[in-house]
Amino acid sequence: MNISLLGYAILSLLARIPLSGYDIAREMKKPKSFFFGQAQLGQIYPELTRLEEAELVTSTIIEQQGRPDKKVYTISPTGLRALKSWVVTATPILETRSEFLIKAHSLWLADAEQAIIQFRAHERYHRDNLAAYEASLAETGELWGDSIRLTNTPAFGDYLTVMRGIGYEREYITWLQWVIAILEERVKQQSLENSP
Amino acid sequence: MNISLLGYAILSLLARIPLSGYDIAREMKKPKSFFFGQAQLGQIYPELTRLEEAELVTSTIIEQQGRPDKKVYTISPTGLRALKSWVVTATPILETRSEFLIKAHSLWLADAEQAIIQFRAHERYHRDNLAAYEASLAETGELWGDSIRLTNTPAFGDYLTVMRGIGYEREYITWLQWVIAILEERVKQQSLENSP
DNA sequence: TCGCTCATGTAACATGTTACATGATTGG
DNA sequence: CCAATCATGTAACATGTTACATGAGCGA
Repeated sequence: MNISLLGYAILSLLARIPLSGYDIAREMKKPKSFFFGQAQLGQIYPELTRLEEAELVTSTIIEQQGRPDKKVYTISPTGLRALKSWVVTATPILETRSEFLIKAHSLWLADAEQAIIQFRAHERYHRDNLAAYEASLAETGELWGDSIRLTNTPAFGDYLTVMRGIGYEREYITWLQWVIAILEERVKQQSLENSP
Repeated sequence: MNISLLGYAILSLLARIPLSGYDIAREMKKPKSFFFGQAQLGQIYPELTRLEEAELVTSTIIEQQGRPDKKVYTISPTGLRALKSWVVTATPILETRSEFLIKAHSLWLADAEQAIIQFRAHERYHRDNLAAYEASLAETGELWGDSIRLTNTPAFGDYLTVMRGIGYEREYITWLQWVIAILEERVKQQSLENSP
């Protein structure tokens, strides 16, 4: 039985706390969970069924007042063992297709002013992301202080990935601003050419 | 007729120079083309057929000596128009699933020494990437100098994306080293606990 | 009352990967 | 001689997205 990446992603959440399919989707939608790539419910439910068939998770129906029943999944000892060994295996590197960078690569074909609009929109988005990650870091900082570096709790995992998110977004924003500056140069140059 | 992201990726290469399906795959495998995500030939050939049916590209069979014939595709005026308008459209943001970061997120479950091995391997890989991008930048620097900022040639697109690659890899390496330092702290702490 | 959140699930569709089929040339 | 590169294509399979089906409760 081979477990898909989504399967491991789900196991890694269930290793922290039992969750329903709906909970898992909500968890993956949080800004600080950027690296999960928000999976759709249409993929999560069948995957949970497969994980249960493989006896990596177990489920219990929980009745709720005023809300539909939920099926809460718990990781099994086998599931936890599988996850633990996977965590320290080699990671195949597969570069993913980036729509925005494919566009940047074709920016020699574009009007500079139109391109600036798209870059500014992108910058706004990444600034929002950065703010969310920084808020998340501040939260764990208050709770844990420096002791986070030595604890064996889920918060340590969050600390590592949130720091990666912050570094990533800062660097991305720097690059976006650098491109915008070049595009602005081009707009100036264009207006000089058109009115000599 | 709606064009897939791979379709646009192919058009963006053909806007620079005519290529065969095999050429396109080779082009996408180059380090500096990291953002294309290396598509497999099994996906490229059918996609080229679709692009040709939609009259966005045309093909010619080229006979070669000592090598199999190749089918070279050229972008059509319609294809170029489609590409140009796509380049300045809004980009939907979809965070992709990152296997390595999902592992980092579960690092609280792992043995620090085993984790260090994986992080070092990852660091090596990203160092190699960085070196390749830097070489690519040096090349365009020699050919173009500062004039690259104002040209409307494909080299401008390369300049933008390679700079992004360099920034990305540097930041990634910084983060990997930061994590390794924390993990080394943990190994020290562990040995203290085991021999008091 | 309309739309949103909660909650699970299936089906259709789009995209991406791996394997198979074919075959010549070149380099170790 | 064996493996790799060049070259195109199909088929099977895995993964991911969107739409559909169902239905209660809550707030504007």
